Amino acid sequence: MKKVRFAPSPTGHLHIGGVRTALFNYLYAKNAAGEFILRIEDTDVERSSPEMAEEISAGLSWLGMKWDHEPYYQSHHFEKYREIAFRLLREGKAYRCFCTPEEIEARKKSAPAGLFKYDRKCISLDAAEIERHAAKKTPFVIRFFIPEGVTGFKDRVHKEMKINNSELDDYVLLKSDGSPTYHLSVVADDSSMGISDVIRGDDHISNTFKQILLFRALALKPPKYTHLPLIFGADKKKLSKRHGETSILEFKHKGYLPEAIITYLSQLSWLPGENKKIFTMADLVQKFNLQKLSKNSPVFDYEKLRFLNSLAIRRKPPGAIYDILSEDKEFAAAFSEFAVEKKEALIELVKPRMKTLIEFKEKFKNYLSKEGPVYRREELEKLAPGDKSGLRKNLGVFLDRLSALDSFDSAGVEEALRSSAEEAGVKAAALIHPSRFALTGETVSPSIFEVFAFFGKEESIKRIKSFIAHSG
RNA sequence: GGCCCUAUCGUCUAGGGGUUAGGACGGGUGAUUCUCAGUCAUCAAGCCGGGGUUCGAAUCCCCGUAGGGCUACCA
Repeated sequence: MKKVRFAPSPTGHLHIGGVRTALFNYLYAKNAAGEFILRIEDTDVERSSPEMAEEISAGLSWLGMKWDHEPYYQSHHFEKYREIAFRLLREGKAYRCFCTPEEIEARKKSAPAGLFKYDRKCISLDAAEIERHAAKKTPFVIRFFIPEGVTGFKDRVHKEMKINNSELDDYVLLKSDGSPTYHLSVVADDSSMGISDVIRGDDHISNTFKQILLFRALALKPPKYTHLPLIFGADKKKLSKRHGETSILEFKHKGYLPEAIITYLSQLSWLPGENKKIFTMADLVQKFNLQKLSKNSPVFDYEKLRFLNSLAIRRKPPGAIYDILSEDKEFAAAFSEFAVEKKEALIELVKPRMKTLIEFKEKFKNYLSKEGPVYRREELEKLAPGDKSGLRKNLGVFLDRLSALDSFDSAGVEEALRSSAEEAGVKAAALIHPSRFALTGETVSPSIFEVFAFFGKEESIKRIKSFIAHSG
């Protein structure tokens, strides 16, 4: 059975790049009817926080990635890692190192720039010396002994990879505080959990060699590796904060829908086959495979995400959108006096032109406030420069016809407006645009006749009167 | 610096020896219309450079160049 893990470190927000890694793991596992494990890599006691672990779970759930079993916390298994480190020590595949970080730093400085490798100063300490350190309780780390030779592995996207072991450092397995380093815990767990495939970012390629060597020293079989190209920002640098929002929760708060995000992310280094389309998680699971991964780093394109988000919004029922908007308590409270049907009608009316969910909130402010919209003077001047008396007169004619209307639907209003324009001797546009502004406070809107129908007779007339009063 | 990875329109990508190098986002133009969005039509835009191999290279090989990653008692 295929078994994969998403293994974030809870030291920061769940990053969009991490989400893409999680997604590919999830799709691969589920496509093969396998398991997707959430493993929290909290071996760095200093920097890990339970809140971040919580946020990671929340983010994955929000996007619809359900992990199998309980999340696995590495911090609960320190004893296992220690045992492995000491076993390696006994077998002569690792050694105690008493060098302090400061000493190493100093030696690094005196070495030619960038050329320092751990110099194996502690590799051949004799028993007496170790005894002396033990008596003094000198802190020590356990370093892995890198043997000579060449290490290689077959990567699903990069094919054959290999490196000369002389490039590698005798890296630390167990820190002086007794906690494991990343390499130790990752190898121990990938093995004991029975992980069949490791799918992670490109930045782990060089780590892979170190880990393969550890698997070998432990006489364990490494998993299959797939290294995904890193996502870049517009400047072709690793995607980070300064490129815009990167934490998954920020995307949520900015009004992006999960289906837009997973569709977009699935297209970074892989393509579901069709463009211009929203894919559900089930669609992606069904289509996904690791064979067609691209090797180059994609640039994160916020514009494309917005486009996909608009598609996702358009296909979502108004009730579902309303439910999401209402998760914002402040928003829900602000419009609680309006009937749900009214609010859903508004969502239906404006949703074809929404790119994110927060834009709905703007519309609510203008369309559903009791006081009516705020008429911005400079917008009004653009609409009808100079003297407004003619405008007021024409709107007056229109108002009379509206008041007399029996069926206040979009066809009826249109008929009333066009005949009013004729009567006043102006083009229909001379009434349409001011009406739009009067009703919504905006110069763009859905079809004005539908907007009238949405407001209904009473509110429409009220808003036009209010506008006339404000236009003086 | 060392090691490693990558290279098709601005962006995501298809194409893997013979193609008018295809699609999508974004951009331009036109149509629809009451504005905007949408929709439809249409246009511009690309094989990093140089050497090979070959009848023929975007495609295979080499060398440059550019970008990126790693180089922790972080993961």
